Amino acid sequence: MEDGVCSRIYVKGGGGCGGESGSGGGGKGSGSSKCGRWNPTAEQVKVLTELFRSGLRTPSSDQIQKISHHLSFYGKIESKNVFYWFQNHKARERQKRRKLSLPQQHQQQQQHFILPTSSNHQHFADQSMTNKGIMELEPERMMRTLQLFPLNSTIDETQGLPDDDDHQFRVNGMQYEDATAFTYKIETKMDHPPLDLRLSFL
Amino acid sequence: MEDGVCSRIYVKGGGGCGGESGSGGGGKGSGSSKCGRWNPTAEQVKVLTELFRSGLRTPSSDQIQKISHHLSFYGKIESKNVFYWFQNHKARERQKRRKLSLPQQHQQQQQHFILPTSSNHQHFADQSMTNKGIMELEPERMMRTLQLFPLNSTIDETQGLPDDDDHQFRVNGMQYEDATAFTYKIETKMDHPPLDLRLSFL
DNA sequence: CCGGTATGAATGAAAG
DNA sequence: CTTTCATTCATACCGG
Repeated sequence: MEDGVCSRIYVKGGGGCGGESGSGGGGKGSGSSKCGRWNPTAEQVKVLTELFRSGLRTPSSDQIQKISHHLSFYGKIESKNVFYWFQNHKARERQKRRKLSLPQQHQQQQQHFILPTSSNHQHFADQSMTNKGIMELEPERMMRTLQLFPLNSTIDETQGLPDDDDHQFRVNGMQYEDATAFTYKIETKMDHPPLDLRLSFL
Repeated sequence: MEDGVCSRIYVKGGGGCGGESGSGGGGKGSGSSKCGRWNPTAEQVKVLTELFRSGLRTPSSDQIQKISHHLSFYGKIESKNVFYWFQNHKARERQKRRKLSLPQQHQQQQQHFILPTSSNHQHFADQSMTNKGIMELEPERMMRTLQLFPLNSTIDETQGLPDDDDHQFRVNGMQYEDATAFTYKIETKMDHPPLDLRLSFL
């Protein structure tokens, strides 16, 4: 909902969908003249998939921009499409994996939700805790302190931080500003993966 | 993909998910309003949006409680829902309105050396043409149908008043237990006055 | 046209 | 506050 994009009844913007840049006739999406939602072309999907396979899971804004720009060659695309694509792809991948990995039975949860019975968590003395306190307790038990917390998150950017599954990779540290002259890093026909094609624009 | 398995992992403490969010036809979602997560009704969203538009960004605990209580009239809702709503709305509004920076970590472009000689070719960062961040400007294509409206109020938000920015305002320590008795207008520091609906319960 | 399925988009919830 | 995770909603699309 929010500013508009709400639940059901809302007409898709008929206006300004940019022309569907033909781009190579990739089977799938190209034909969709409708402009309600992005429909990736085969090439776009290919590149995105390749990037994903390479380990990229959550591209940074900067990467998104580059990817988006690069993919725009194949057809209309926006940054948010790239963003959503990765989000969805990662999520579904995980989701699928989770379902397949526990076909046993419903892995009953063991959430860390504070239940009303054993409530003894009145430890909201710290300001950094204020927000949390609101929900863990009953709606009536909200503390009265909340205002500001100088908690300025660390702006450090430890790029090489060991994320769980986020293999932030760097393509040889290459950094091409202009993607029009992408290099064809021809794969020497490796066995397993189709390998990357020209995604060295990152 | 897989069917909509309701593999909820979280268990709400307390009364479970008894409360129906319906409340006068609100039933927003396409019916699949399970109890897993709060599904705001149109009225609730409307009020929240209105509050947001009025300048409220980070409601205090007290405010959250009041808002929550007030909105409970339209359907099941908890304090944390209000809290999260504001947080998400604020964050997404910014991410949308802000030129870049979207999901993912920081923009590591804290300091960029611009070589005086080499022209800084191609700069996506400058969306002068499209004035949109990574997430373009909202698709905002909502048809304002009278599919429903609160029966006891004249919610009318037709003015396309531009969102004010970080106008953090604070309600002076006033706290009324019951808002039905008094009608206190939230004092925002904006001058556009006419948009007081019944959110005077703050 | 109508079903199911794949997936883009949105957003609630939460972690950091 | 920022960024990620999970779930859901809405479509495009395919086979019948």
